[in-house]
Amino acid sequence: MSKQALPVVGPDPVACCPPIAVRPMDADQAAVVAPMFKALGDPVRLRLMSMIASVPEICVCDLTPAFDLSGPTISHHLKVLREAGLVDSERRGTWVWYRVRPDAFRQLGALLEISTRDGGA
Amino acid sequence: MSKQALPVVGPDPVACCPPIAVRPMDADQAAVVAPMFKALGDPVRLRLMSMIASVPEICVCDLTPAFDLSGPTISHHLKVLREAGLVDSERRGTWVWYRVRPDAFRQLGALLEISTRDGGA
DNA sequence: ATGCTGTTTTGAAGTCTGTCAACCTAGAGG
DNA sequence: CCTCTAGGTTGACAGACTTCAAAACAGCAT
Repeated sequence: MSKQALPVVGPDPVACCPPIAVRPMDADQAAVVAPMFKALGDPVRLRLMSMIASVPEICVCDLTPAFDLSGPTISHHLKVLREAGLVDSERRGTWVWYRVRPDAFRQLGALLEISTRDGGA
Repeated sequence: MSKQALPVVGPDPVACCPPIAVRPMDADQAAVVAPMFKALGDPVRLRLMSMIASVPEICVCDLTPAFDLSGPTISHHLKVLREAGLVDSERRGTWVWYRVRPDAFRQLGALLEISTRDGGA
């Protein structure tokens, strides 16, 4: 029963996207996935993503002091991560908490899985 | 003995970089890795990377016709992938062949591995 | 040598990105 | 109501990115 109805909230990572080393990616799929990689393509955002992914959730007030950047700049980078679908945010009282979106994260990981095509290349 | 002297051609993917969901990434590491993600953050380059990674090696002459872009533009994108350390190129006679760099590819995959920290978040 | 084909480099135009200052909004607490 | 703090939004600017045309380079074949 539990296998019959998969919890497909978004597209299933693997079913939708075999690793890029297995089959050439078509233009449509690339247009969807590239923005996710792009979001991770900035050192600040990569660190933000890592800080968020390393804990169940984290407050912006704990993210900002880790950088020599203004609040608006951090806010901007968080927005990019949010719009790429990599993280979610939720206001609880005074503070805003960020959380990784595991499905998106898994999808990216699946795309970079090494091909089992051979043992050499 | 075999464990004592690791074949460290480049930095060992896993030893150097635990998944970003395990431990926050420091600024130095982010500065090294972000350009790789950035290189994959363009739809054209993502497709190029996928085409290259799907086969042992591939000629530029087989890459260019897959896009509605000029030769120089494709060449530029290939250069970005090359300088990010994701692919290698080799001229053989008239044509230039591109090949994925498995170590870099593995490193990126390892970074996106899902944390085994828990089953919930 | 001369030409032909495949690939890269150079130069330039237009667009996008990262950053901050200034301002605005949401909630807590008088 | 007002004030204070935490975050986000807007506007602006310097620098980077994508793209192409033109030129340069590399190798094969007359």
